[in-house]
Amino acid sequence: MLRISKLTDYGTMILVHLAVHQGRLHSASDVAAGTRLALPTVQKLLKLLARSDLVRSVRGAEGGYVLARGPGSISAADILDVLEGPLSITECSTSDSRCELEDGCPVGGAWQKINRGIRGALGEITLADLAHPPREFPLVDLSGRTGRIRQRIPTS
Amino acid sequence: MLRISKLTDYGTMILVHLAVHQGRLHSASDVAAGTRLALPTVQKLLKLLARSDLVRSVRGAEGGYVLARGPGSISAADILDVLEGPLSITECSTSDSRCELEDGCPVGGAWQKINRGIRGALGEITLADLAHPPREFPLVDLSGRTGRIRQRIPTS
DNA sequence: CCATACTGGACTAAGATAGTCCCATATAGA
DNA sequence: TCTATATGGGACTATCTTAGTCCAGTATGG
Ligand code: FES
Ligand code: FES
Repeated sequence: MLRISKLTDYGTMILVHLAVHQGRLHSASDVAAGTRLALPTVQKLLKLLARSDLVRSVRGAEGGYVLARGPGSISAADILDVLEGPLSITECSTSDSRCELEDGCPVGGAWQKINRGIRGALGEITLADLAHPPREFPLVDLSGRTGRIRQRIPTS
Repeated sequence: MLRISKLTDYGTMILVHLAVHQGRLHSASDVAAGTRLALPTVQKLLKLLARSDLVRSVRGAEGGYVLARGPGSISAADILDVLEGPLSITECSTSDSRCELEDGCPVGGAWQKINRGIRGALGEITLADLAHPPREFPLVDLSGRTGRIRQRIPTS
């Protein structure tokens, strides 16, 4: 349940790799070697990531990829948006395929609130956290209303 | 991202229906009519639910389905467990197909913590809440450590 | 008995996912 | 200029999952 795809997991590994070895360009081959992922998969994911504003690319010989922003300003929600698309927790609540049952369905609204809560939570977890997981993740409000951090245990 | 399947959504609608009209048996046809879902789908889902400890069934003429427990003691996590299986947020962290990369992968642990946090959150939301969504869902701790409610705005 | 209703599972069509491969384009350096 | 090294864009396929339907079996009340 609530599964993220393998590709998203791989993509996150790649981002973590870029975060840990910052300051220089990395070719797809480098990243594949560093993460032990298959090269074609890494190429595909880096292309995807480069199209977003998370990763920048330089073409040509001696080219490669870098993080476009600091690991502290890339959230798990950002990553999921890029790699899984702007999907919602329920099929019903996507923009185009709105559920024909939605009127009579009391549940849709609740799922959407839960979804917003989870997204809010993921928005507070940064790539830096993922690269060096803190013992505690921040407290998060599922209401989607006040949606604020209550407490954060210092990283490291 | 983090999508639950249509069937899970439907199943939840069915459970809500049973929760709202408690105290008597409901045949699959009744539920289909009440929820406006297709009969075969409802039959399939009720069979599934009856195999769990969320719904009880009575066979034969005048038979049907009832909630096995009060709506207040059925959580969203319970529902997802039954309808989506005991899956994890990452493919890697399932019991059988453990990721061969896990050793070198710093991300796996973090996803699993996030997963536990989300599950904890869903464990605090009951079927009663879904049937009559409160304006605010409870505060939840994503750490998976202390995993406790901090504050709960009264339902209704 | 028989109509009603659950039980178990088979089955299919459609869609999503994972993974590979190819060709075009850009650039640094010999 | 030529060439090796990169990324960019996308096609393509095999496999798995999902959604939905259907049927033969079993229990039970009247
Ligand atoms: S089934 Fe579509 S909103 Fe619930
Ligand atoms: S890729 Fe399997 S644990 Fe991260």
